[in-house]
Amino acid sequence: MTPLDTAFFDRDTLQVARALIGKFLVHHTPAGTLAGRIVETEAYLQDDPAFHGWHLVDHQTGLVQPTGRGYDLFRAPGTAYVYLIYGRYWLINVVTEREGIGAAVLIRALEPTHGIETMYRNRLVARRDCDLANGPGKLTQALGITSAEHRQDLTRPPLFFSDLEPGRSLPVDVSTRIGLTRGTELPYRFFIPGHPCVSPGVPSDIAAARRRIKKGFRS
DNA sequence: ACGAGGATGCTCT
DNA sequence: GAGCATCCTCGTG
Repeated sequence: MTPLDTAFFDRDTLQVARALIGKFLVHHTPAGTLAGRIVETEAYLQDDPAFHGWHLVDHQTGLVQPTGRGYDLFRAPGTAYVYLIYGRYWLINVVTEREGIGAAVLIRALEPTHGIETMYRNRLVARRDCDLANGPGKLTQALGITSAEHRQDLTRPPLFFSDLEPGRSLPVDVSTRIGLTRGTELPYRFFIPGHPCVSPGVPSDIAAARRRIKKGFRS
C-alpha cells in the first residue's frame, strides 16, 4: 500500500480529480484498515464561485488574503481539507497544485474494499455495501474521518491514497457538480459510469431545470 | 419510486 | 442572521 506522493497532487486539479478515479483511499485505524476504491470526485478551483477560498482571492490581481478556513485550501499539495457541512457531516478534500494556489478535489464516493464489517458498525443505517460510502458525508463516517484529520498530510499513513491496481484503466465520465448553488455549469465532476456505488445525487444544473419544468416553465 | 422537510453548527462566499 | 460541496425519515402513489 504505497501512498501516492506529493507530485501526484502538485499538478492541474482537473487531471488529479480524474486520475483519482480507481485509486484507493486508505485509513489505518485502531479497528483495522478501512479502504475503498474511489468512484466519484469533484474538482474545486481558485477561479470558481463554489470554491471555499473564492472570497479570499482578488480576482483582478490574484492576491490572496491568508485568513480563515478557506486559506487551508492554498496549502501544500496532498494536505487534507476536512470541513463540516449542514452541522452534521464531515467532507474530505485533498489540496492540489503548488502551495499558494487554491484548489482541491472532493472525494464523493467509494466502493468499500477493506474493513467492511467495521464500516457497517460506523454506519448503522447501511443495508448494502454500496450504502456505506456512496456520498461524501457517508464515506467519512464509514472511514472514521473527522476534523481530527483536517490539515493532515495525505501522502503518508495513517490516511492516504494508493494505487492498488496499477495498470488497470476504468471508464470515467464527466458532469457538472452536485449540491451547489454557484458554479453549477462547470463540468468538474468525475465518476465511473454505471458503477453502483456512485452517489445518488443529481447535478445541480439538472436538478434546477427539473424544478423549473415542474413549476410550469418551458425551455 | 420519489419528493418534501428537517436536523444542526460552523463560517461569513 | 443567512447559507451551506448532506443525509435520513416519513408521507404518498
